[in-house]
Amino acid sequence: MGRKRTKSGKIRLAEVAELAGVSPITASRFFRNPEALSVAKRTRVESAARELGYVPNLAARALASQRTEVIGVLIPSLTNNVFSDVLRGIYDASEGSRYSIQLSNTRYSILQEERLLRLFLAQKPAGLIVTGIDQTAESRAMLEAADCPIVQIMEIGPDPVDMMIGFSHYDAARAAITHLFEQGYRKIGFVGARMDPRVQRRLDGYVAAMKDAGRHDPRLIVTTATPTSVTLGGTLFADLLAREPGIDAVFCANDDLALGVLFECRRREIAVPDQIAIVGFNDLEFMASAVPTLTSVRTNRYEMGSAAAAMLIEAIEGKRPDEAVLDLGFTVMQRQSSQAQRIETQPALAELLAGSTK
Amino acid sequence: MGRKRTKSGKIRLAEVAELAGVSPITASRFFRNPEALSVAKRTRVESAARELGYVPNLAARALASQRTEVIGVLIPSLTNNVFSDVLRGIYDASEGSRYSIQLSNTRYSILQEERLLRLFLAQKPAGLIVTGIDQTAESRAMLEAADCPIVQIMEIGPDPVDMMIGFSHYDAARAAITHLFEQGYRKIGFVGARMDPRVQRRLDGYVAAMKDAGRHDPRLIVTTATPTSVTLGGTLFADLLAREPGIDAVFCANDDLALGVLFECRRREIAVPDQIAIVGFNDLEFMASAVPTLTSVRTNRYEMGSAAAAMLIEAIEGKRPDEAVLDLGFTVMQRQSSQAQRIETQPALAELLAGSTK
DNA sequence: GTCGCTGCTGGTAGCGCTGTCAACGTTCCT
DNA sequence: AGGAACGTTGACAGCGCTACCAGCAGCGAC
Repeated sequence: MGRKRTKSGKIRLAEVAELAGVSPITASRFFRNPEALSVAKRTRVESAARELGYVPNLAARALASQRTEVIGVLIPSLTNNVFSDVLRGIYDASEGSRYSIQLSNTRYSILQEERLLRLFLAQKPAGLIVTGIDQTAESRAMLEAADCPIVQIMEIGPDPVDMMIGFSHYDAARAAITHLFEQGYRKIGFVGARMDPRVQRRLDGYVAAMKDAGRHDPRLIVTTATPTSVTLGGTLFADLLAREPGIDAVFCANDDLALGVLFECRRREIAVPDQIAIVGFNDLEFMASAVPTLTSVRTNRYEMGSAAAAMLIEAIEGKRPDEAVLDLGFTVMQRQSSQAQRIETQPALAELLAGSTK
Repeated sequence: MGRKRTKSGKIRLAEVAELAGVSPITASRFFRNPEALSVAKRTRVESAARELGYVPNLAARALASQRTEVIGVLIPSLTNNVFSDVLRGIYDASEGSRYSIQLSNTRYSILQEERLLRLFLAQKPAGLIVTGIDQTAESRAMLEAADCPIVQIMEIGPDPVDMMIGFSHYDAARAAITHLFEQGYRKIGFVGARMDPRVQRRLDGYVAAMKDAGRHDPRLIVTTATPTSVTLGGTLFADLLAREPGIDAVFCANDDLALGVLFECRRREIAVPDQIAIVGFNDLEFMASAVPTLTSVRTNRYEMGSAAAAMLIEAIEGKRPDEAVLDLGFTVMQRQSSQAQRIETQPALAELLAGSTK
């Protein structure tokens, strides 16, 4: 006797097992570790499952096995282009795996992050991807106590909780400033918004490079806690100009700001790069298309996401990577907006410079 | 005797019930329907739960109750700014509710959508948000058979599966073209990429408006299946110009394309709007900041997401809305890039026109 | 006073799956 | 030949929660 079907009409593992002529537990093993079955049973279970259209009940699985097949992802913002690229990487890499993504938005608040972390951890995720290295002490403790693999993404730092994928925002900013110096610019302003920890480290890199060159001046720095936008780029640049009309270059903490600066230059009829050079950060798609094309620091956002998810899944399945910390680096994409000021810009040379990094 | 703690050291409902001096089932009721308890027990359970730091086990709940507290969301793209705004709305509106979001990316494929739908439905979601109205017949059947509320978002159409929130892309495109006609433009090109069903309907609206004016000419239309980008906007515009040098305006199926067209105009020293007007679609933030400021059709993306999630949650909890279909409309944001050609653009008037829609 | 109703509470019995362990047959080693 | 070791399989007992139904008290109606 015994019920043949669950109320909902769904096929259960028991039915599959019955059809295949094996015990339920053997059928179960087929789904979690097929290699453990003899080839004969394996094919029998497989065809039975296919025939019945069996779909496992994840809730029952999670309850019985005391763990879920959920990868929790904590990011600060859903709007920011930067994170949508990272997310795309994460989703792409997790697709086809047994794991599903559970996404939450910390809104750049480490307290919110702590709250969400507590929520996630309570459901025993298979793994966790968190943004950055600036967790609260409490969050840090929870992460360290968690019995699942964890990847910190977006930047790298000295003391990973577990694994880490990113790049040095500090070095990337330094490289951008060094590039500007090499091109002959000297009075380089900094424009930044939101000022989350990663932007802060870009600022630190900028300051270090300026100090090295003996050119550091706090008056060249304009920042705000306001969320970033193209319009804001124009506004902040206007502030900077009002304070220091003599600047010859601007390093923007992201590309939206850079685009805003470009528009503001156009509005004021300031020639780019002849009067002012512009460098952005992230290298969003439009940077190469703007007029003039805009120099930016390319970051490997999609790769960051996909590598993080791939690494995490490997670790969940017991294959931990040799290196826990992966530096994905960056590239300064030199374009027209930061071309050497003093060189006669013959078209040929200009093209050469613009294309030289690709 | 009996176990006091689960292996993992987690607090179970039974412990809470014991501390509160009630039966487990009463404690359970506190979490799903507090009004059913007497005030005395309610407070006792509440403080016991708080004291022990109880967190419900969602897997057990899902297994026992035969349903999950997951809202499935199917969108075509994670990269597109449009969807990140919608998503933000969805996440914001679901925050604080008991429901969590499960997001999947169909990559603009209705077959992929069908596959994901099957996956989602198998886990008995509490509700579902799907993009658009162009599902496969199979998907449509599954959606209609699903025993959970469903919201279709991004556009509205004649035959909702359940609920629907969006606007008419057709009408929005028509309105944009009408605006251009009103401003004196006549030979209006269309530039579109990706050509998903919603972009296709924008094209239909464009064609209808052009036909109404007796100005329709297929040679004015340039489209591609390629994913959209700023660079692509420039390329497609170049194609259009090569074919029809005499155009006096371009309607772009989205804002990225419009920005690309603007840059291409700048590259070719075509004056905007004096020689060519530009109108975009979606009204992303940068449109108001560009030089010249770019006219666009504002769509209420964030509201679409938040209203969808809010409506869905209401419906899940039994409070279905009076109207199953919600039209969130659109607004043509008139800016400099489509200012009347023939009017002497005195600064004062220009400002007036640019600001008049706000 | 009895009946039926409502409001609250508890007992029982699973939800569908997997961890654990034991048992079996086979192979390989000594 | 005997034993160990391995690979494969199944029985059993839950995982933590809730659906279902029964029971009980309190109340008003007749």
